[in-house]
Amino acid sequence: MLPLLLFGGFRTLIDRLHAELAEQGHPDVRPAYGFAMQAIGRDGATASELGRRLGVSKQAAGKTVDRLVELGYAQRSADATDARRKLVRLTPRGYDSLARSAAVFEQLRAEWAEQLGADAVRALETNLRAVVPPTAIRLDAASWLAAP
Amino acid sequence: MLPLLLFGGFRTLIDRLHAELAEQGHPDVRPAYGFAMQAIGRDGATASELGRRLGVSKQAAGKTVDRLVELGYAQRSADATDARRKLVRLTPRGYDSLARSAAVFEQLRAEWAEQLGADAVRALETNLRAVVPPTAIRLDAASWLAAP
DNA sequence: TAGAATCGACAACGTGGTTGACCGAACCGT
DNA sequence: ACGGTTCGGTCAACCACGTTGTCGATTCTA
Repeated sequence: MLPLLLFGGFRTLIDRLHAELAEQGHPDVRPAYGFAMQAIGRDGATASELGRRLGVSKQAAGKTVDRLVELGYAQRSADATDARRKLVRLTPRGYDSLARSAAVFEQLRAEWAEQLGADAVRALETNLRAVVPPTAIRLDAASWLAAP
Repeated sequence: MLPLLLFGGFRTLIDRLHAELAEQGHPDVRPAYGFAMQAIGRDGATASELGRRLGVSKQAAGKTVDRLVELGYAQRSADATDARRKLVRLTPRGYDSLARSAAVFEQLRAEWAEQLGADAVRALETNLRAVVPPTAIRLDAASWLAAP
């Protein structure tokens, strides 16, 4: 039961996030894209670096970047000092979805705090932090379940 | 951060479960198979019913049953009173993996209780139960993330 | 400067899903 | 009793997100 509750909590938050995002002009952001954009961040990253951050292969990261570029959330640009590298950076649209995601998460957390009490939410976080190894707090959610 | 913590908790439990199962003679049980076997349960189920329980199509459920049969965790048997139906039932090996899973989860929960206090774990459960809609507590974890 | 490491891309594949189509069996209203 | 609808299982084609292996081009380094 406990694992299902944890997953249910995660799922609830992510579902509500994407419902909100869809209403706010980002209907085609999927969880995997959100994680990837989070990992690209303000400074951008190469596909290889992105793969390392997400815990997936550079090829998989490259494919995700392809999708982000198709959807207009990211763009590739050549690196002036290294002809091999192509820096991936978020477009304004990408930044927008990231900012909205942060706002929605903040609001969802506030809702939980209202319902359970601020202390309870804080306790939830500190307890989970205590029991979850930091290596398990990663952004490769999508890949992990289907892993061979 | 909260969603990542929740997912991290889920992930930690599932990872440790499968590590234990692998050591106890079930190296090829994957999360999706475990969910499916849980849904089949003591009484068995048809592929269609299994699909409804897991929230996936009957075709997908059928494929999962194929795998379970290949691996020796389930078997199909004709229904005497309905020539369309093929009842899927767990083999002794399937029951064994289910029983071991329950034991491991129980032990993991005890570990958390030892580390956080029994009250904290209970609070975690009741708080999550309060904030997670029952419809989100389902066994279709694997499908949901990659959903179109 | 030669050899090793890194980057991005291509190809083939695996896994867990989806739709659509189909057939045979069961159910049900007339 | 029978004809239409529903239901169960299977086949086929496809998609999303991963994997390994390979490769050419570039950069790093001993």
